[in-house]
Amino acid sequence: MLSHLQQRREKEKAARRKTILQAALQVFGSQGYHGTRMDAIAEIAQLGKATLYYYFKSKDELLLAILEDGIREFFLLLEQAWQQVATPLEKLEQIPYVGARFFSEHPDYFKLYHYLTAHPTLREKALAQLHPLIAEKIRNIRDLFDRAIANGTIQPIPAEVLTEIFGSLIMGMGLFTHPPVTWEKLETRARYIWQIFLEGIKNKS
Amino acid sequence: MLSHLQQRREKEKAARRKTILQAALQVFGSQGYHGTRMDAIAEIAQLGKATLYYYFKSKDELLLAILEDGIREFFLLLEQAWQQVATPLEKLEQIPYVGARFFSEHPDYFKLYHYLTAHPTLREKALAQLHPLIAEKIRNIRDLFDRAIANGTIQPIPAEVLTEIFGSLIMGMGLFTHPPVTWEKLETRARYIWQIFLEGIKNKS
Amino acid sequence: MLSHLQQRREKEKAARRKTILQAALQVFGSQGYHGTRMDAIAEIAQLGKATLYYYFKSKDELLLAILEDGIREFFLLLEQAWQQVATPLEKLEQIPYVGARFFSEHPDYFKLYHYLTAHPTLREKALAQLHPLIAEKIRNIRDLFDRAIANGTIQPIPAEVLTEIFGSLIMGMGLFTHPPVTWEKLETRARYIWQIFLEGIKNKS
Amino acid sequence: MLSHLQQRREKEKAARRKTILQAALQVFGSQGYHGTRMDAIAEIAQLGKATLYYYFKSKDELLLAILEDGIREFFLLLEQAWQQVATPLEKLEQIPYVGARFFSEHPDYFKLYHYLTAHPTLREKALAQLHPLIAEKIRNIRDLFDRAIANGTIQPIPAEVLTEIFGSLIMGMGLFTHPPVTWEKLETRARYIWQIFLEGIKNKS
DNA sequence: AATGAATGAGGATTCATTCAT
DNA sequence: GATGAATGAATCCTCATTCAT
Repeated sequence: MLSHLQQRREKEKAARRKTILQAALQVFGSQGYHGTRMDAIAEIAQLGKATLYYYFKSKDELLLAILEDGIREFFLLLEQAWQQVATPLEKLEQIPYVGARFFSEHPDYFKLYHYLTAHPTLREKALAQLHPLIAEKIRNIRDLFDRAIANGTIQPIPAEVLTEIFGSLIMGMGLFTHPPVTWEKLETRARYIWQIFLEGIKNKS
Repeated sequence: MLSHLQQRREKEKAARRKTILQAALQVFGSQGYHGTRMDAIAEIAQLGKATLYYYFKSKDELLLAILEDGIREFFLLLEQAWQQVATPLEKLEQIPYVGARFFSEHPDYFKLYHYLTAHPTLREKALAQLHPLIAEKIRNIRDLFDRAIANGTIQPIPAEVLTEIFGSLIMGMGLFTHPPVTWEKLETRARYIWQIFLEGIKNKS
Repeated sequence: MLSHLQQRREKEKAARRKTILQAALQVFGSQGYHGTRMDAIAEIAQLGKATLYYYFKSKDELLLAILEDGIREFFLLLEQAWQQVATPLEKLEQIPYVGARFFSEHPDYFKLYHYLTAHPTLREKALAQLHPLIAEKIRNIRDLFDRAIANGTIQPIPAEVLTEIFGSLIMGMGLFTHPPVTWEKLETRARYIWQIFLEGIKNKS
Repeated sequence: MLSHLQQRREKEKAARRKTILQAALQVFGSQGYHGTRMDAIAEIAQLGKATLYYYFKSKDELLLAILEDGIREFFLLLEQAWQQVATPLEKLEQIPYVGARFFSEHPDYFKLYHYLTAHPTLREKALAQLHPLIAEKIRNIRDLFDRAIANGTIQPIPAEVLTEIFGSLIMGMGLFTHPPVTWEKLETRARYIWQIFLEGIKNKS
């Protein structure tokens, strides 16, 4: 059992950790990973630079922690949305909307994700650590496609391919949306994505 | 009029330039922009480091030159494909195929492009220089959508949106294709992309 | 007069101090002074890092305390050995043996001593603090040489020089002994040192 | 065959290398390895800090290069001295004198050597690189003892032990000489060392 | 035209030490 | 008396870029 002191400490530590993560996301997002200096993060977090290292082993680790948090939050939102609906297609439909919402709230996460994609060394590291987290979620989505194929609502296109194509539509919101990026624009985009994609894959027979 | 000597010199210079670009693409592709040191490029090109600066003003310029080359080649391939077909939809159909072919031949170009997207500072510079090159092409594609809408073959979805969505499907080939990336896989992907997208947007009335 | 409680506390405090000194010696010995982090000492001592600072003002002080302890112990052993014998030469003879024994038991002390010798900044500090402790002992040894010269048993070589030369023979056990360093080897070394040194300085007339 | 340009460059490079080594030795000697900042060396050498890294891979490498140079020079002096004399004992006799001369000219080398002795991590690295250089020389010296034993001029004490003891007498000049260290004092010390050591080991039968 | 050599500007990381509890 | 948390100061090393030849 933890003493009151210990409890308070844990809470404060978690809060401080969050502070750092937010400051870091802000700078990473606007300056890119390599353009970000630890000094800048420390300053925004109003902490000593060494404190960052007390909470995170390195700049890399900090980035990874941010990404992990983001991924967790995205899928948490998705799970919540999924609880309101039942069929595979309805669940798939949630994805672009949750994506739009997440992106409008945390545009930096997308940038960071793409940054990784293009930075092989970081990417290796990140994938090794984040993959376990992502892999299962992706598998779940692929299963939704499989079930929709099985119950005849969509055409028998390999679920793997559908997942990849759908994924690029979602992530594309972060890459190919002409600025300024507003919630309205994103919501419209989500609607069109689903409309086109659904029409494109559904079974007409 | 140039003398023979001058002609030879020009040719050699162009060849050397190409050598450097190839070496740079190789390293940029495997290490990312920031992971690439000019030393590494010079070594692969078998040239002195200072020589790189004789041909390119800076590391940025080198990257930009590579991207510009890639973009030119991509749209050259596209123009050639377009000469074989007539209708807007047929022309749009070429895009995923040309994309697949280009990506299978130069996978690194996509990564570099994404790198840019995620790196704010570079992005500014790149857009300023590459945008004139790309903007017109993008406009051409948007026009194809507009014409297809006008002649009633596809639904009246804003061409802007269609272009962005189509773009993310094409670029997604480079991002969300499960390795190993083979030509077969890419061709299949292109076919599915077009099948789904076309079915999703075409006018059924 | 101290109460029982106070007595116990003092004892515990002394024990804790000893724990820290031992942990520190262990790390200093294997990693060198600069290779040693206070964290490492705290971990081995199973104490919080800040606790070290409750007992010792600084890393330097800790090192100095260790050295002081070592020096005290060495000369304590030497005094004990000296109580068994009477003449100056017999007393000098004890030195290599006590040295061998001390080194076989605490090999790290020698290394630390040399470390100091070679590190100008620390050296200043250490000499200022340790010199009073050592100087008298060294003087005693030099006096032994003087007395041996006076009573005609050894040649009239300046005692200062003899002390320095003898000193390097003793300290050399810690520096120039081919590993593995065993007690047997050290004892043999001590015997040879004395044999050669004595034969080299004794008066033959 | 090298062009004039290449020859000049090589010469200049060697000179610059020497400049750096001298500057480094000066600072290492007065501040100790850990007390030395690369900045300080660069400043004394009147070169940019990065230039040091153009010539030496790291601070460690620089230290090692210095030690290697010192060792080479010491043994070069010794070889020269050995060419003037013939018997093993005469050759051994040269060692303290060469040592005294070397130490009076380059007192810092000794300090650095002792520094290493006490810094396990550096030491490992240094020994791995320097040992090949030293080992043969030490073996030569041990052989001199063996030959002197074989021809009956000194007592049959194991050459290994003699080498170690003699070594500590030599290195002790650098450690246990009361400042100020003058050439006179060192020469006297060398004479006494040889006198005592020779008298202590020579065969009287 | 080509390049070996030189470097300034910069940035991540470490660690002894302090302080509030 | 004990310590978890916080940090300032320090320093090695990297790398794009320049310049003399």
